[in-house]
Amino acid sequence: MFEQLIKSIQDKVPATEQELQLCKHYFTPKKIRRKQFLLQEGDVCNRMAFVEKGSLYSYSTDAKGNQRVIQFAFEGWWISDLYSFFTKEPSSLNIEALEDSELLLLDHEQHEYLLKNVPQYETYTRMILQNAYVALQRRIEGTIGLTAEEKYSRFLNQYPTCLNRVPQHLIASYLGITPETLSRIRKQMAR
Amino acid sequence: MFEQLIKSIQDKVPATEQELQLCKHYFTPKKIRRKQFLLQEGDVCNRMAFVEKGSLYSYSTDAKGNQRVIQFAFEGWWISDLYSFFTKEPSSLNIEALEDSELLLLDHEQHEYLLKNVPQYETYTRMILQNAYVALQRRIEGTIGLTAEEKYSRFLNQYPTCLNRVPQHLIASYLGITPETLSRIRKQMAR
DNA sequence: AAATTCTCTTGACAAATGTCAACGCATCAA
DNA sequence: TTGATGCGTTGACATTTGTCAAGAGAATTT
Repeated sequence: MFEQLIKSIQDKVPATEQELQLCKHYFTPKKIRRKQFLLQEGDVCNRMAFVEKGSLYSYSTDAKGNQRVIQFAFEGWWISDLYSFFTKEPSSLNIEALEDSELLLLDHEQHEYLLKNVPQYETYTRMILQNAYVALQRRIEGTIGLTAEEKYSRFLNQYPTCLNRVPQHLIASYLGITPETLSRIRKQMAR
Repeated sequence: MFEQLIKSIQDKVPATEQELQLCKHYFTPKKIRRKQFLLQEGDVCNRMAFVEKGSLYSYSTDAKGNQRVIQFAFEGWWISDLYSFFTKEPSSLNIEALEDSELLLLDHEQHEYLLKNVPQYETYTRMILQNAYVALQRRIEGTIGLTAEEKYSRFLNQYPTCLNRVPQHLIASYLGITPETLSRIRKQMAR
């Protein structure tokens, strides 16, 4: 149940067995089924989720009722609405399971406790944030001023495994194009 | 010379006078003139810059030679290429001064030193990263699936002071639209 | 198994945005 | 002062992408 998390931590900081046990103790395992929500728009996001197994995605809904996919999360990734988590203001995001999934949850108090009592945890958190920040910046570079086809190519390069696990219309939304356009691009690229 | 930095730190963590002095000691002040580069594509980014006064922006250059503006930075903001800074790989970004500016620089060693020896500094860094991450996520929400006019309106709301200090074509690039389109949108919005 | 959703595709057309070229008006340097 | 350069605007037109509507097949539910 904790393999992915342990791997993620050891990958980034040297942690003692004791520290790992402490972490294990403070995370709450949770199973969630496909199409269930981890977070719904309007609620305060009071936890971060680490994905042990399965996949989820987050999205917001715009004025016209369109979904805008913000993030996908697979095994070994974190997902949350950090804005709401840190400010405790209601979230504008939904987080929904794409597949039946196993999560490790950490609420605000547990997070604060680990920050205070496990020095390696703050470092781990900082490194996760660094990586997440860099990934977002790359995403922006891969969104701005590119054609739909270029965006899709870059996406394929960066997340080749996504294709099999994520419905195409969600990828389209993630890229900021319509499902029809994506369908046509794929047809065109097939040559 | 350190007002903005002190303000930024005190805003986020309780710091003693001694800790502040230590920070001051490890930052390197630097003046940079309009149009000078803090970082050039191909070089490794070995420092983070805090803006005490003035403004800068970062951009990458795409295959067709177009600038893509990644970030603006004004007084009280940080700017760097964190990807290059952390991995020590050559950067794909340029960072250039928009106005004559005063910066406080921190290289990799100085950063590591402060992380190790000033506990509050790691917390400060984490909070800066959190905020930067949230800001990037909002930017993505404000980029995907919006019309050019909506993007510009959101930009104006979020950074109203930018207008006077940043050339219009850089704002266009930041929004991922052409200068001509931005010009037309402004004309249309003027009514 | 039948019915109901989902998901993806396709076509015809509309709307948004980009491209290219020209021009005016500042600013700056010689 | 005189060029030269950078920035913003405008027009005509091309291209890309979105919208709407229909349908086919797969997956899910009853």
